Order: sequence, then C-alpha cells, then structure tokens
Amino acid sequence: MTSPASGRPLRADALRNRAKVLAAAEEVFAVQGTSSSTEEVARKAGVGIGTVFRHFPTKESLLEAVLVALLERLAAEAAELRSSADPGAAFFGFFSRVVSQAATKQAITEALAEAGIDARETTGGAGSGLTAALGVLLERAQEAGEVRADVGPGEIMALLAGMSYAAARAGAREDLLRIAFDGLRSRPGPDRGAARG
Amino acid sequence: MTSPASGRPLRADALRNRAKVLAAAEEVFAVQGTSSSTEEVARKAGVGIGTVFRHFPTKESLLEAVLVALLERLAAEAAELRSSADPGAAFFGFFSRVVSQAATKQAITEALAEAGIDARETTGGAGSGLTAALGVLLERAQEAGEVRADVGPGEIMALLAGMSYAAARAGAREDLLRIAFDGLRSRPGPDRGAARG
Amino acid sequence: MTSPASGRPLRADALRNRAKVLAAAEEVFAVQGTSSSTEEVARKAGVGIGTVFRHFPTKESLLEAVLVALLERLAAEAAELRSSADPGAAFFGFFSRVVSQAATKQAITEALAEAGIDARETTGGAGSGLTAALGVLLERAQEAGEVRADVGPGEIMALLAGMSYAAARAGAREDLLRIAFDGLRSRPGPDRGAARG
Amino acid sequence: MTSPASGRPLRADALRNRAKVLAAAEEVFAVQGTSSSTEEVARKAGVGIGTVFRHFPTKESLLEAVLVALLERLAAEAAELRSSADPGAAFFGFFSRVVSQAATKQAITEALAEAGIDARETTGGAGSGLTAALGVLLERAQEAGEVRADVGPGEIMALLAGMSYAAARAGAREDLLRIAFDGLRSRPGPDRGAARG
DNA sequence: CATGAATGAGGCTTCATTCAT
DNA sequence: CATGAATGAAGCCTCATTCAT
Repeated sequence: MTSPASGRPLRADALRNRAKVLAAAEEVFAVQGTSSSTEEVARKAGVGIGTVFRHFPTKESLLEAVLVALLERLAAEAAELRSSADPGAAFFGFFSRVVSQAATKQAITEALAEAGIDARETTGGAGSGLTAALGVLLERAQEAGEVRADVGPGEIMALLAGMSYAAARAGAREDLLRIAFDGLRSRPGPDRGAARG
Repeated sequence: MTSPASGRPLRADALRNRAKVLAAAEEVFAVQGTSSSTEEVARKAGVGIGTVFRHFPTKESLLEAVLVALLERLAAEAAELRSSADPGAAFFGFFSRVVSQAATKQAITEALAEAGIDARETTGGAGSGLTAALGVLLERAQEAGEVRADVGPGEIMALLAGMSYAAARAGAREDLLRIAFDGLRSRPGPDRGAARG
Repeated sequence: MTSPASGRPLRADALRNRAKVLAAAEEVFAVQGTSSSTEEVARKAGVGIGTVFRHFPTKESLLEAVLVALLERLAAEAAELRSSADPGAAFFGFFSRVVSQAATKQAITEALAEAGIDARETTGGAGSGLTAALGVLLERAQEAGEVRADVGPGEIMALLAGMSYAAARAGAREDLLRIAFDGLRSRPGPDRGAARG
Repeated sequence: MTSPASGRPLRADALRNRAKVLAAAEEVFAVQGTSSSTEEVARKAGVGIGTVFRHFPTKESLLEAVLVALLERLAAEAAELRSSADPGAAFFGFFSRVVSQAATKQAITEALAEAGIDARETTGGAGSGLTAALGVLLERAQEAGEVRADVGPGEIMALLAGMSYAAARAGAREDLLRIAFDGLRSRPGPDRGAARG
C-alpha cells in the first residue's frame, strides 16, 4: 500500500526518496497545515521539487498519500489490539490515543473525516481498513457490555473525527472524551427525543 | 456589532453593499471553504473587487467579519431561549440546531472553533457572547437535572465544534448527537478511567 | 496664475478649497514623494476625494499645479531682488536659498528640472517666469563682474536643478555650493578641455 | 558581486537568464524610470514573470541589483584609470563620462545618489567601491595640482549625482561641466561668503 | 458644489506544474 | 532518475478616476 500507483517496482533509492518525501510531507502538513507548499516539502525531504512530483504527480495525490499512510498506521494499531484481553480498554484506549495524536497532527483529523465520509475510490482502501479494524474492537467491546449495542463503526468513525477536530483546535481535552465515552457506554432508556432539530 | 470598524455611519447604499458582500462571503466560504478568493465573493455579491476591499481592507478581516456575524446570530438564538419553560429542550434543541446548520455551512464550525479556543481580541466579543448565552442555557438545564453537573461552557463549546465538524463532513447525523447527548445526561458512576492515553 | 484653467470664476468657498488642496498636495508631495496617493492629499486637505478631482481632473494636473505654484513663488522671490544694491549677493543668495529649500522639498527639484528642460505648454509660463527673473539677477551680477560672462539663464537653471537634487538627496551642503559658486565666478583662461568625454 | 545572493553557483542557462533579466531591468528602468513594472522587465527580457522573481525575489531587490551593477561598472572604470599618466585628465575625463552616461540612463543618477548618501548595508559595498576608486583619482589629481585641495570624495560623489541629474533632465551639457570643473580647479581666495542662505 | 462609495485595471508575489540539463 | 530553473495563472491589494447621493 505504500508503493506507487504504477505497476513497475521502484529502484531502491527511488523508494527511499519516496519515503523521505512522504515523511516530510506528513510533518510539514501536520505542523503548518495542508496549504504548505510542495517546495517546503521538498526542502524538508532534502530532495529537489522535481522528485516530489515524480513520485506524486499532483499536490493532491501527495496529500492523499499522506492521509492514506496515516490511516494505515492507525488501522495497524487497531489491528494489534484485536485480541486484547480487555475489550473495553482496547476500544476506549485506541480511541483516546487517536484523539491525542490528532491534537498535534491536524492531518489526522482530515484523514478520519475523509475516511468517514466515503469509501470512495481514493482513500477507500485505507479508510475501510481502519473502519474494519475499528469495527472489530467495537464489536468485542459491545459483546463485553462495555459499549452500547446501538452504534456501528460508521458512527464511531464520525465521532472520532469530531473529537479529533475538537482536540486539534482546543487542545487534547480529557473532559470531552469523558462525555463521549459516557455516551458510548450508556444504556439508553426510552428515547427522550434528544436530537430534535 | 455588524457595523464597520470606523466610527462614522455608512450611507444607506454603502451599508446595503456591505451587507451584500458579507452575505456573499458567508455563502462562498460556507460552500467552498474559507480559502475561496475575494474575487469570487465580489462576483457573488455583484460588486467590484474594490468594493469588497473598501469594506474589508483585508481578506482576513472579511473572514473574521463572517465568523463574527455567524457567532452573533447564534448567540442571539441562544439568548432567545434563555427563559424557555423547558430548559432541557432549550439546551439540547439549540445544540442540535447549531449542528444541523453547520452541516451546510462549514464556516460555522470554524467560527465555533475560533470562539472555543480563545476569547481573544478579534472574534473575542462575539465568541464570548455565544459562550455566555450558551452558558445560561447550560446552567438552567443543569439545574433542571437534564445535564450532568460536571461540565462547563468551555466543554460545551468544544463539543459543539467537534460535532459540527463531524456533521459538516459526514452529514448531519442524529446518531452522533444521540451519543453526545446521552453522555451529557449521564450521571457518571465511579471513574472507569475513560480517557487513558 | 492660481486660478483654474476654465474661464469661469470660482465661488469663494470653492476657491478656498482649491487652495487647501494645493497646499496639502505641496506638503504631501514634498514629504512623501510625488507617488503619494490623491486620497492622502484629500485627507490632509480635509476635503473629500471628489473635491480634489473637481479642481484637478487628473493627478498629473495636480502635480503640475504644485510645481507651477512653487515656480511662481520662486519667481516672485527672484523678482524682489531685482534691484538689490549688491547684485552678486542677490544672485548667489537667491541661488543658495532655493537649494536649501529643495533640501526638504523634493518637489522643488522636479519643478526646476521641468522648468529647465522645456518652455513647453505645461509649466511653460511659470518656468519661463522664473527663468526670466533669474536672468535679470544673473545679468546684473555679470555686469557687476561677480559672475563670469559666458553663462546664460538656461545653464543657471540646470545648475540649480542639479544642486537642488544633490541637496535633496545628500542634505544641504554648503561645500557643493562653494564649488559651484567658484566655478561661476572664475574667469576662465584658455580652454583646458574640461569636458572631454 | 553580480552573482546571486545564495551561495550555490547557478546553472549556465540560469545565469544567462539572470543576466538577461538584469540587462532588461537596467534598460527599462533607465528609459521609463524605476517605477516601471516587473512585468515590463520580464517582457523585455523575454522570460516569464516567475523567472524574474526567482532571481530577484522582490522588486526592490531587482532595483538594487541594477544599481549595484551600475556602480560596480563605474567603479571598475575608475579603477582602470588609477595609474594614468595624466591625473587631471583621468579625473575630469571619468567625471565627464559618468555624467554623459547618466544623460540616457537615469538609473545612474539614482545609483549615485544612493551611493553618495549612505554606505549602508544594501548598496553599501558597491557604493563605497566607487567612492574609493574615485577617491584615488581625486587624490592624484589634487597632488598634480589639477584639483583644489579642499574637497573630498564625498563632495565629488554628491557633485557627480547633481550633475548627472541635470544631464538626465536637461540633456548632457558640456557647459555645466565647464562651470563645475572650473569650480573644482579654482584656488579659492578669501571666503566671499558664497553660500549664505 | 462637495462627498465618498464604487469601479476595475494593474502591480507585486506565490506556487503547482513542466521540462531542459 | 534527480534536479531545479522556467512558466504563468491566480491571489491579494492599491489607487486614479467616475458617479450617485
């Protein structure tokens, strides 16, 4: 998933450059926002601007690659917790960790939002990877009675994105998570018409 | 508060144009994001580019004016509910309405985030206006036992921003609000270590 | 000479406004250079921008009016010295005074340069007025043997512009005048090929 | 000194383009004044506007480069005459040549004025280079008795700027130089109070 | 007449993208 | 493949000038 779109395999040094660019882009976009220039990325990566465009023919494609990489990493983290002994801790712990990462890397929020919205062609694979892995954690937590039964992975993704956004803007706040987690645990009584517009 | 920075009052036509520009900016920024061009705004408003800059000498000032206007409107909405007979409905209803507006106007999310982060000089007045009005709704709902006692206006603002973001990206989702609202209502038992990183 | 181009006489208040604008322009252009905006002039004059353009339909025309006014003033000064008892002191004193004024008002330099170059339609009248008045001082100084006989008013105007420029840029410098004045007094011997290129 | 600010040497073609831009700027600024647009320069140079800004990131930096180049060229000319057999001819000849160049290139006048005013950081190096080289010519001419002893390089620079200005506006005039040169040669008698204001 | 709001051409600068070296 | 120079569209902003109030 970290290989280029074209079929041909890359030479070792090319692959190294690709990785350098991706890492630089991740950092630059995280720190200075996604409107940073590609030149900035190239500089940070220590390569020429041409190299950036050789590997990622478009700024958008570079941004997407960053998001995909982030999502893949998160998906991997989630997958590791799949068989944790404490499903509740696994689920909530993962959720917390993502949000606290998002506090410093705003790209994460975007990645989550993208992934949450659509299982489109673009981030599709990666996004659904995370959704699936998160789904497993969710399901196990639900079976253990730690999370209410009437929520699905899609809602969790959206909630994750929302909390990450709040954390990115207002700072990582445990208080927000407390509310969200209580909401996720609560066994709702009869519908009290919460969301009337 | 929607009048220009300079002391003198504007001529009727100038005021009309200012309003047109502001409305256009609100729409453009809502639909296409805050990085839309000022030319776009001028076109939408049906005025020359010079007129935009006469009223808002900087793109940033225009953006700020939009955010301030949004926040003021929300604050006014909240203020109207101040003495509602049903404090719980007032609070949750307001929350819902904001989020559903944010679903189409992403500028709202930004406004909330700005307002939530800082009560700085810039959006300061308006932001704190909303925070204050919302604080009243919150307090009354808490007194009525509809909202847990251990949250303050700051958390609500952050939560509002987060939910709005999610709604703006993933669509207005009642399911998310349900979770959040249950979290807000729940009387937390012993700390179950929810937010461990 | 300070009346508008059009034939009709102005109302008293209009005339007053014209004078205010002219004075403001003189000061603004002197201090901040001729690329200052007309708005700046209007502000300084305490009138609306429309008033500036009513009296001077073009920025260029305003600038020209400023230059003309300066030249007229200088011409008047020169004229007053016409019958001075000491022709040498009159001539050199006038020269010095102009240059020292130019040190703070760069518009003077421009005015002199314009006047020196051409007796065109534009500054023509005023420029030739100064040239003529200065010519009288020069002639009398030459008759008194204080200035060499082989220079004419045109040269003096050009020299004045050059010295004014130097003074405006490098500060009023008596040393430069000393050189120039010695050059003007000297009775040249046989041509020593001074200006070989 | 005509190389770019950054340390690295430029590729051959880049250097060629830089030179083209500089030459174009010199001509454009000479003919139409330093307020000509950078687009004009780009057009004249036959390159894209982006290329101009790649080499000179600011209009001001471009202007400065032009002035520095001019001053360097003049300094080099002066340096060549350092050991001329006829110090008087060397000094006055150089002076004449500069002024006659200024007649067509008004940028020279500005360069001289800048250099004369300040030996600041900006044009500093180049400006002082010319001042120094000119100082040598002056000293030798003074030792040969061709120039009065009571003037220094600073005065010469200012005089040069003033004469250049006059030449640029009123045309190259040998008559002005004659006066200035006679002033520079004259052995002043008792102070006749030349520069009284 | 005076005012100042409206206009839009034009200036400077940035940056994604292309292409010669 | 890597490099970085070249490109030009597009963005922000200024300002001389016009015109409705």
